[in-house]
Amino acid sequence: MKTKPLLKYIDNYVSLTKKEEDFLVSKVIYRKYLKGQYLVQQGDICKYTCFVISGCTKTFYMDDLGQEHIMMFSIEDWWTSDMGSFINQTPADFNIQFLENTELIMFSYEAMEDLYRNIPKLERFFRQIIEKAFIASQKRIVRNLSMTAKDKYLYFKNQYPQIEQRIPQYMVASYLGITKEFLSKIKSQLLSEE
Amino acid sequence: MKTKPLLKYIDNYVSLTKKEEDFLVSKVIYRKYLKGQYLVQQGDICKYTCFVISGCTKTFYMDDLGQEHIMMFSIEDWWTSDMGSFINQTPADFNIQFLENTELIMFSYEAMEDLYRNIPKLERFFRQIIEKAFIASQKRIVRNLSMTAKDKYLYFKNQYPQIEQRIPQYMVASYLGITKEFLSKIKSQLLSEE
DNA sequence: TGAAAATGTTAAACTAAGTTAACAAAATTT
DNA sequence: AAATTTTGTTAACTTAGTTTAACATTTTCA
Repeated sequence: MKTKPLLKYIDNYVSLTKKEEDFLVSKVIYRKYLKGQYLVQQGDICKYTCFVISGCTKTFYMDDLGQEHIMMFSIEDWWTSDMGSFINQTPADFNIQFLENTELIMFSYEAMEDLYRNIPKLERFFRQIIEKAFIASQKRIVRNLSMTAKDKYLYFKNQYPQIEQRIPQYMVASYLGITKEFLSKIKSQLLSEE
Repeated sequence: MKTKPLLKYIDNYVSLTKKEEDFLVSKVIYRKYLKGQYLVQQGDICKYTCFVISGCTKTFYMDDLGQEHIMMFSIEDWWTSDMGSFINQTPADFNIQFLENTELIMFSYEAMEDLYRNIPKLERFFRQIIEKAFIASQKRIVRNLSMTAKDKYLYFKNQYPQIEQRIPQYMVASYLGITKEFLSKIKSQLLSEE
């Protein structure tokens, strides 16, 4: 089981003893998924919070008209879950689908409770992770409110160059909240500007 | 010092002993602000995370063109802070301004550290609070991506009727990411639909 | 109470972004 | 390698939302 990347990641926030690390490792699940598979589908209960070891996922909402609205992508060293569904064990709002063959470390709800009970440091760790996620989420809201489509695209391109390389352009458009045609127009505009 | 609403609020998540409650109370600041004053201005370091006892605040970003983009309102029993600034002690992205005379309970960065150190249960409490805030933030992103202006307004009206009553309409428009004129148009459309 | 300031409405002209559809290029499958 | 599917581009047309500006209403405060 490849747990090194996770333990290394955690070590940036709190330091666990060997014993604690072993306990943690005993509680998590390591699993590979294939491109196209789903971790959660909207309406299901999200059973796991996951740390991505390798690969890529998209988290999206599908509206009544069948349109996909992409919330986020996750790659190596990122977390993914439908937090609302996982925490409250209620039906998920979002789908999480693998865009590449992906290796994950998965925390079930029970494992999470067990870990909090036995390793209080992890309470601190996850608080800090979620604080960061919340801050990023708030900043995204403000970007969506205050930036033009072009500026949002430039921000995305600049902030996540690794991601832009790996996913089709229509998914970037969906993430930015614009149509694929309009993104295509923006990109050709940007090219002709130079 | 009016700390009852806070203690009652916390009690929904974790139960503190009398001693712990007293310690908590000894670490926080109770303060009143007047309508129009600021808790933080963008560019400053956000010194406090606050629990609103009474009153109302708006959190907004002001862009280079001088336009306000409202992120959130807070009323009784809500939390307010520029989380990014508070956690990292870096310049704030947002302004927090009082829309009414407001009573707050304020947690400084040092108080927060002290509280986490002495009352580990609070680590759990704040993790849970932030999880909720994060979930709400994600849902807001998806609404902004997938709903029309009209539907966003109806959702807001329905979800926060207490808030809509208390604030001017142009602030609702800013929160929804549309112009005040367009909101006015939407409202008159809705009236004529019945 | 009356004047000033703040907030809300309406409408015309405008612009950013969406829709549709036809074609082009790239990636996958057979 | 050909065929099919997936992804990307371009362009004409439409629509949602903005801008500006003039006027109406409400609130604040001297």
